[in-house]
Amino acid sequence: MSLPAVQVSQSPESKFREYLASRPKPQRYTEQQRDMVRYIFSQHHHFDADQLIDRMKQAGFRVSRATIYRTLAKLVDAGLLRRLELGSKTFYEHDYGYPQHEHLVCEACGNMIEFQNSTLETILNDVCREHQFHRTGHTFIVRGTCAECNRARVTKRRLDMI
Amino acid sequence: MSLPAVQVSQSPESKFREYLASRPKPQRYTEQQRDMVRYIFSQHHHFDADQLIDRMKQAGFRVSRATIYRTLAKLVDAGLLRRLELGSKTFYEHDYGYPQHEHLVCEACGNMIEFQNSTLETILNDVCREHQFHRTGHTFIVRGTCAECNRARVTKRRLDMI
DNA sequence: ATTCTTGCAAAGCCTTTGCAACTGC
DNA sequence: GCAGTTGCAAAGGCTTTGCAAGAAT
Repeated sequence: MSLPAVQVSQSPESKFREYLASRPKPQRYTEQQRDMVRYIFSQHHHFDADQLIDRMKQAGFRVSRATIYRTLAKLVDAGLLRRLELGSKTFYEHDYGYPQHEHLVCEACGNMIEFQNSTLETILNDVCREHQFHRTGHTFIVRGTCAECNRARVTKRRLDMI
Repeated sequence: MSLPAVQVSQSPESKFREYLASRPKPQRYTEQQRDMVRYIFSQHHHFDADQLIDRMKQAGFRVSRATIYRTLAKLVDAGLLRRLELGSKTFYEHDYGYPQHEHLVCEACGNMIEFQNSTLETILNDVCREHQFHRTGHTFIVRGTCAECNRARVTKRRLDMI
């Protein structure tokens, strides 16, 4: 993990069960959902639906594409996962047990660097107060090239000059 | 316009022609492209591909869907338009002749409020320096409900209580 | 004349959905 | 047993693309 975890009182699994039980029409906790929650929270990665499907299949789980999509939506709604829109792609990351943060996304290698910034909160508050805007969420993504890819580029440029 | 325009030396049209001419393989300036540039810069709206197609057809222009998509990509590349990813939808807005800004997006009425904040630039610089990240762009979108929709909600809540 | 652009329709990509079989509770 | 869930395959949005006809330089 790139950032320190946040102390939480329940496991993601029990938090999800609580969510399901508290719905207007109580929802069921199935084998597929359990496998998904456990698998997703057994590692700390950004992932998209397709990657999750592939990796879970490789890991020997039996979950259909439709169920992956349906359950991801529930996990987001339950506050376990956060949706991350990157260009035209949708990624997911842990929300429960993980602090608020933003992303630097390297366009060369695809790596996502997480960062926290306390001033951002101040800006958000100021701007929203000024516009009497009631905020419920935000997206802050910085695109560019990471340190490693930058080095690679500079090296390549030097080589090109020879 | 919600923000003051930036002084620019050329018209969007000539800036675009310059871009086309400067390509490795010079590209052509067509009637459809001219109509699109003129139409888009004759008003200051956020729009998506579909809206543009509909509105241009209504305005009596003849441009195919494929050409709209192909030309929008060129306009973004030329620095005339900025792409705005909102959830799963892609919007476009003026870039050339318009200052850097961020958005508050009302999830109730869909309205986009533009704002500027100088501290944001500082944060970006600090964070990128710290991570030796070379930034090329960013997305900052705040979701919530605007002042007007907030009032409507409060009113509705009051009425519900009667 | 050459080469790029257009328009059409087909294909792609990702995501959602209808429906019968299935399974938590 | 009832109501919600699954898996499949089909359908949906939105965007891209192959290709023949057309237009810019």
